Amino acid sequence: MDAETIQRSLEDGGLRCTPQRYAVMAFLMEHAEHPTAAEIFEAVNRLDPRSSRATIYNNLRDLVEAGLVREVAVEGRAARFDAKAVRHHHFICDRCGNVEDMEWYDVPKPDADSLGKRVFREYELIFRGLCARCAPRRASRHA
Amino acid sequence: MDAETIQRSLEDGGLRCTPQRYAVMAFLMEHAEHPTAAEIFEAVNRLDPRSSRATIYNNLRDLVEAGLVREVAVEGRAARFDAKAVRHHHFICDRCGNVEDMEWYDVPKPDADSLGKRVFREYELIFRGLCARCAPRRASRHA
DNA sequence: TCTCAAATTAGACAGATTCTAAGACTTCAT
DNA sequence: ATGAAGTCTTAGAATCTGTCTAATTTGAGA
Repeated sequence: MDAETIQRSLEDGGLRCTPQRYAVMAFLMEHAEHPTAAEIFEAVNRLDPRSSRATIYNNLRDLVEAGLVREVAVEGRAARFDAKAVRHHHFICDRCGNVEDMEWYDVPKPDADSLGKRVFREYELIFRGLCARCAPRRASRHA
Repeated sequence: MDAETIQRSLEDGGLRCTPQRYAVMAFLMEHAEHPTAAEIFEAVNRLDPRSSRATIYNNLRDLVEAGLVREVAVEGRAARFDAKAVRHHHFICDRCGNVEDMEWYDVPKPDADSLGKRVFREYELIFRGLCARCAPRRASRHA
């Protein structure tokens, strides 16, 4: 991933390109496996230890607000983050909580009637089940 | 909501009908506004204070496992719970985090190809935007 | 009634995230 | 350059959500 692209996308989002912010964005663009804040903190500081935990969280919040990063809440687990540019759905594993990307396809949006006074921004489709790693041992669930 | 219905649904789910469990289930069936665990704890004990916090969490976990209650994770906020029997989608407010029900409609499921070795269990559609209460003041965001 | 598993409890604990207060860095007008 | 103002970062404390522990109570069935 080319540095200028990252810098430009930050600036397009109205964010200054600081080394710490750059590191978070670059890491997310290079790692599609939906890391948690803790994983990002560890990985970013392993390369060059100069981001505090608060800064990771601050920058993730800024990136989400700027629309450059998506946050995925998972029941009972830490949030996961995702900078993939192309639109996609998500598959969440019931057992391990991992989040995987699924190919995008449009579905009908709710009509104005059912929205009422709400302002619609976007939708996403979440699939649940067992990921490829967990599926084979699902029998052990009933052990 | 009739007491026998609640009792029966608990027993159908393989759960003993204790006063504490009953109280959680009854509260959820009577309150469709997707309360958090903390809200349930407070409300249930306001009526009749005999449930500890751990019991609320234990019972919510049991009810979710029995399929009687749905848990909705919301980014950066406490999980919300929902005992509505009829299938529905959710609308989550970007600003206040409230969860509202949206009428159900089927959408195409992912095909076997894109699932690969994953085991599909269910899907849900999540709409995001601003709820009726937050929509009018969205301008203040840029203040 | 007796027994045993299931359920409950208070409070300690843990993990995730936010807050605070201080300092460092940028920007920009002088 | 210089200084003011705002933005960013920091370490650690604090908060919030949720889980665990160990002891006790409850309840269904023998």
